[in-house]
Amino acid sequence: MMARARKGLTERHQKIIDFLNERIRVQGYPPSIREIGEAIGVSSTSVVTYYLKQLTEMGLIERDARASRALRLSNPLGQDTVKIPILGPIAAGLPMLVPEAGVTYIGDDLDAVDVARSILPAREKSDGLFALKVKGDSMIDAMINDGDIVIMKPVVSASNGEMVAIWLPNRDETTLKYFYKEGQKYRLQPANPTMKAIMIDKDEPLEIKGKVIMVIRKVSRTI
Amino acid sequence: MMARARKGLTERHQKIIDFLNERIRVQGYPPSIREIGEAIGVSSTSVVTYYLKQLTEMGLIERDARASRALRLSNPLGQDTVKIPILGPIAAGLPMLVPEAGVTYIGDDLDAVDVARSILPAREKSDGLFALKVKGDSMIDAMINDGDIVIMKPVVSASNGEMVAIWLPNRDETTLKYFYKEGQKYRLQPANPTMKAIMIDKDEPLEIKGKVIMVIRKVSRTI
DNA sequence: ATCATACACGAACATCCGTTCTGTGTCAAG
DNA sequence: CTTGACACAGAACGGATGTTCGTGTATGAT
Repeated sequence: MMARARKGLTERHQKIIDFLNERIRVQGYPPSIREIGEAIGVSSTSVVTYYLKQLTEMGLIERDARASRALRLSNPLGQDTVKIPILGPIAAGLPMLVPEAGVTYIGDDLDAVDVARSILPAREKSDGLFALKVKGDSMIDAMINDGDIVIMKPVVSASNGEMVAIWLPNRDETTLKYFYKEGQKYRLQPANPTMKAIMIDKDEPLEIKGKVIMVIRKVSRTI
Repeated sequence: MMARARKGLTERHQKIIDFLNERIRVQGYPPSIREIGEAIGVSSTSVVTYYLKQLTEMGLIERDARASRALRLSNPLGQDTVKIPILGPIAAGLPMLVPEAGVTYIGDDLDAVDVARSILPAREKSDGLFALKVKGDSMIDAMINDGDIVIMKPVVSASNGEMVAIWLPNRDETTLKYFYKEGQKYRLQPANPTMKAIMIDKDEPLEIKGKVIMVIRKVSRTI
């Protein structure tokens, strides 16, 4: 049984997906069954239906029955953007910084930034990302300016060298620093080489809230 | 004659546009004529055709004759992004920095960044914008880091307080600074307050290449 | 050899869908 | 009042489109 294992996408499948992406991008609407057939070198509409059914079952496309061109890609390429909620200004100590898991913040008119998926680090899951608007110059040591938007990924631990938002309960302070674990201490390294690192003892409480994956600055006649 | 002046969009027109945006967004493909009719409260397909023709003439939508759902919005809402070409690294002195007017650089596979239109400064024309990838730390005085992408608008003059890319032929140097005209001198003010301004005499040559409208930094374990 | 499965063709339908034509009512200008 | 542009309805037509069914051909498993 199972003459052909789930080899994922055959060449035909890939050609269909590519064609759909192309047509939707340049024409703004999906092609018809017959147009697909022509594009992939198949003369019968039933063969196209056959493959579309498979692609639907694989979850790559979605179809609405019995309507023409009623099909969409589950993961369209190109122009797509991700809406990242701005959870609040970073300054007063990151109140309620970590979003509850599973909750969608893409609600209605909360502040949010649209970011083209293509400028996010490769295949960043983009779920759960959140953004903070930097208030004040307190982050200037991290090359981050007043008004900048930092895009963060919620994490609770970090690898050496990542820039993370760190909550220091003892100092009642949140700061963006490069994070290094060094023996019995944590070294929190500012990005600006002229400033010196903060050393934190391992038994001092320290909570990592997220890591910075991107900074966006709109320049509008500051200073 | 002309009982009704070009009042632009009537309520019907707006409802159609809104409906198209909605449907394309949630369904991934445009509605049929009859679906549009139902949505805007019109029972005859000819009336919908009637309005679609007007919208086409206004340039708001585009249609392909004689195919079902073959219609697209000229200016789709939401997901749209602007492709901004990266003209090259800023470091060696901005060679050929200013793009020739009218030339489209959105060619094929030049480096480019996609930017959601919604995060560009309000209704920035987005034509002619270009981007530079910062090489080295030479711009650190402008809070701009190695690897950052600065998005610029080509201008040849600047108002006080704008951050501009300035070419100083006498020094064979390009720099990003806040620009101020002060009497017989130009003051080029670094963003970092700890660094002092450069004063340029008015008779010293100075060429403004563009002004910074945005900075994008992908953070990926630097330092 | 036999059988199930995957892949492919083509034709037949029944709709879906866009176009077009006719007709009706309104309203303002002449 | 007449005229004509405008807004709308309704129906008819033909082409476009998705679905289904019957058929055929490899190929691997039994």
